[in-house]
Amino acid sequence: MPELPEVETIRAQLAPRLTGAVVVGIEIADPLIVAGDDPAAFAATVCGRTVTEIVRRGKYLLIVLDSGDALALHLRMTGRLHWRPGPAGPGEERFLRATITFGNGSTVTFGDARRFGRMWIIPGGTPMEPYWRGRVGFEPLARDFTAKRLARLLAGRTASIKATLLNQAIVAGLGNMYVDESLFAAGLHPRRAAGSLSPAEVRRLHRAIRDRLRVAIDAGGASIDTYRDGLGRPGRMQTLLRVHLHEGQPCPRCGTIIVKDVVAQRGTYWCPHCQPDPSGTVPPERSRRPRRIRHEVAA
DNA sequence: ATTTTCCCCTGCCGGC
DNA sequence: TGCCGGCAGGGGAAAA
Repeated sequence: MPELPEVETIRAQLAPRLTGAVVVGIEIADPLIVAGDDPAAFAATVCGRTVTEIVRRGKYLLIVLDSGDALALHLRMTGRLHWRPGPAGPGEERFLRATITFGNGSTVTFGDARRFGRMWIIPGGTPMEPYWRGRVGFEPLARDFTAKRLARLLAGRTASIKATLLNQAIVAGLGNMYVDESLFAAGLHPRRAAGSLSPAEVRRLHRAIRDRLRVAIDAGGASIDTYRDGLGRPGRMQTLLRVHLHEGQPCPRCGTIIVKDVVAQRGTYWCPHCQPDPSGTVPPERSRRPRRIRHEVAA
């Protein structure tokens, strides 16, 4: 799943290839992928504009245009962006949702098996701080994300540290995989209450988050499932994961068998020895919610 | 205000 | 071999 390092990898690859390029066409193969109810207006807004820069915010990518508008997109679970020097051949993108064509003949395809990904327009002049507020919090790799800042963000919270770090409004860009990896690197049990961390533990977590994200960016992201980078290639971070998806395998630090359980509604992996379960832990979730039966009434 | 639950989607996998 | 239930999970709305 694309998280901050994966989106950043794509951004860094697209930026030099698209900056200065003119959008000459956009083909929406699946209208669901365009947020809102007017894919044609979306396409019209983008066509003819020149790309001025590409910005990442959390897991969002913004292709900024010379009109001031930005083409915003989110890959969610299975979305992919693939730049090619020419058109994508038939069948090259298995779950093609949209194709953007540029003046130099290069293309970017938006593929998405699960159809959770979205594109939309952020109008020029939109004040971005209010736009993100309440939805996308601190950039974990930015200068203003200090250990002290993280401590303030966690203080008083009763939810698990796993749920808290998954909350994009608090820290932006962490997903299930990098939360697991960061908590392991910090030696923190995922069910610890976020507000129960000592100052030393917060400092360890702060360092762990930044370290794991930087390593993952250097590795070009993790291709554990469908992720490919902006050039269609897999990343290398999947070989550097220490606990995520490692259920039943020995901990790389102590050899204890890695366990998996559900925390914050997510499959969560940790080392029971390196990430001890002291008091201050939120109770384990009860059994899975029963599947709701939906009754359809004939129209 | 914070925290939890539900829903959206569909490819894939394990079980029978 | 083929069918089928269940799982995966980011984010946003709704509920608690």
